[in-house]
Amino acid sequence: MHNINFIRENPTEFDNYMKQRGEHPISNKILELDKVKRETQTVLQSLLADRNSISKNIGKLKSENKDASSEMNKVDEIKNKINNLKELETIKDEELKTILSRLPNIADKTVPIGSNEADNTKYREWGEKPKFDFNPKTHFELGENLGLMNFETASKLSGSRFVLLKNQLSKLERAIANFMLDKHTNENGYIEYNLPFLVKDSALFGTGQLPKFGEDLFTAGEDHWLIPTAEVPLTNMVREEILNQNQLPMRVTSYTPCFRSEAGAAGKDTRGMLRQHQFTKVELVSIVEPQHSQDELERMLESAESILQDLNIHYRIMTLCTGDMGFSASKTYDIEVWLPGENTYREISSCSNCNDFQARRMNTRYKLENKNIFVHTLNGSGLAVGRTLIAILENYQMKDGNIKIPEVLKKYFNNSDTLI
RNA sequence: GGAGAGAUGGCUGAGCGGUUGAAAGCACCGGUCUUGAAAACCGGCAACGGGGCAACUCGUUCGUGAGUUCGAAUCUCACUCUCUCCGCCA
Repeated sequence: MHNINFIRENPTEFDNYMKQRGEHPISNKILELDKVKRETQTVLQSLLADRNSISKNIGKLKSENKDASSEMNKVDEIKNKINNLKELETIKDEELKTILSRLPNIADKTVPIGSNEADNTKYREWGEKPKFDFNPKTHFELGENLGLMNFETASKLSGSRFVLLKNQLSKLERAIANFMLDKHTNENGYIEYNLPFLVKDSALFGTGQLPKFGEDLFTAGEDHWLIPTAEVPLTNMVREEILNQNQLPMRVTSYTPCFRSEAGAAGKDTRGMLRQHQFTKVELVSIVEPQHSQDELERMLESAESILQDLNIHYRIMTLCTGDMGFSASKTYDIEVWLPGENTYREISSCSNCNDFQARRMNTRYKLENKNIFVHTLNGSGLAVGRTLIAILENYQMKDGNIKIPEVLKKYFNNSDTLI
């Protein structure tokens, strides 16, 4: 949510920022609504002040046993006006909120300007592509050949975009999640949470999925939605809170399933388990003081990277351009992992600084010298577990179709060298 | 699912129709004292919004939404949530 004061003072600049994010100029409309609302409010408030003072007077007259009927008539006259103005103010205020709640965050100055993923820029890369003396297979060829990855049965249960992992692959998924959580809690300074997977509208509004992107989500009953990411419950833990400075920075993590309708992705990545309606992810969230959020983004990125480095898998980091960033982000790094079977890089993590955008929606502040200041929020995958499993299969595959166990995961596999 | 109790500021907790934006305590901030710290003492301290260059001033807010009233934290209704007991259950 945007600071209306910023728009009042910098309407042209604001429109330019919105244009970078693919929005039409809107500051005129916003300022017009804002103006009418404030003018209405001013008149309304002076009438309310009149009413209050007359009422107070009535109380005084009555306590002195004097006649108050002429004062009471006065208030009666004002009443109608008050009701009309209040109605008008509510309408204008709601229109304003509707517009503001659907506008994306302003991009940080260091973000490249562009319209789609072709304009993203490479930030850095790590490791090297592995060399094979055979044609590396895709993860789904490997998984299906091993008889441990099954799309048909999953489809029988739940339809398309679901997968079923069996035996050693199911165990691998569990090992990856444990490894990530152990790393983030023991070495990277995050506190682990076990969270609800169903949330209310207000939580999704806070992180920015609602009201605009409801079609990307699954609903559960009348009042709940399935979380598309643990970012939602993790970040909204501090919704409507005024934190103490000594509670910051707050670094939290959770391993949860994520549910996405993939409404706009029909026909995209239909083979394999790259894009599923349900997947698991270890999420990282930081709540920090404003002046620290840029450093925190780098720190979070490094925490996510540390997983792939320990797994010794090649990746590159892209800085997303203004047109490719998510709604709430002011700056986003994507970690793209190398997948030899697909001969391409694929996103495995997305780390974003949302600065005060979500904090304004959630009304989350912290106390600094008797002032209340909006916190900054950050979120990042650390990492997507399913895609990490894919990356391990494709990067650690052997000619016979078996999979080597990465060194750091061996302890979860009785020190076995290979999956089978 | 049945029965009851409750929701007030960052926290605890008084208030149950008219200087109550709200006692008191804790926390926090400033000061005195101290070599320093603690303790003690003194002072300050809700949020959000409107108007004003400013001093300041006005409005809204006591779970949420409606209603009664000249006037609501206080009365009425609906909803949400929390707690206790019983039943059921992983």
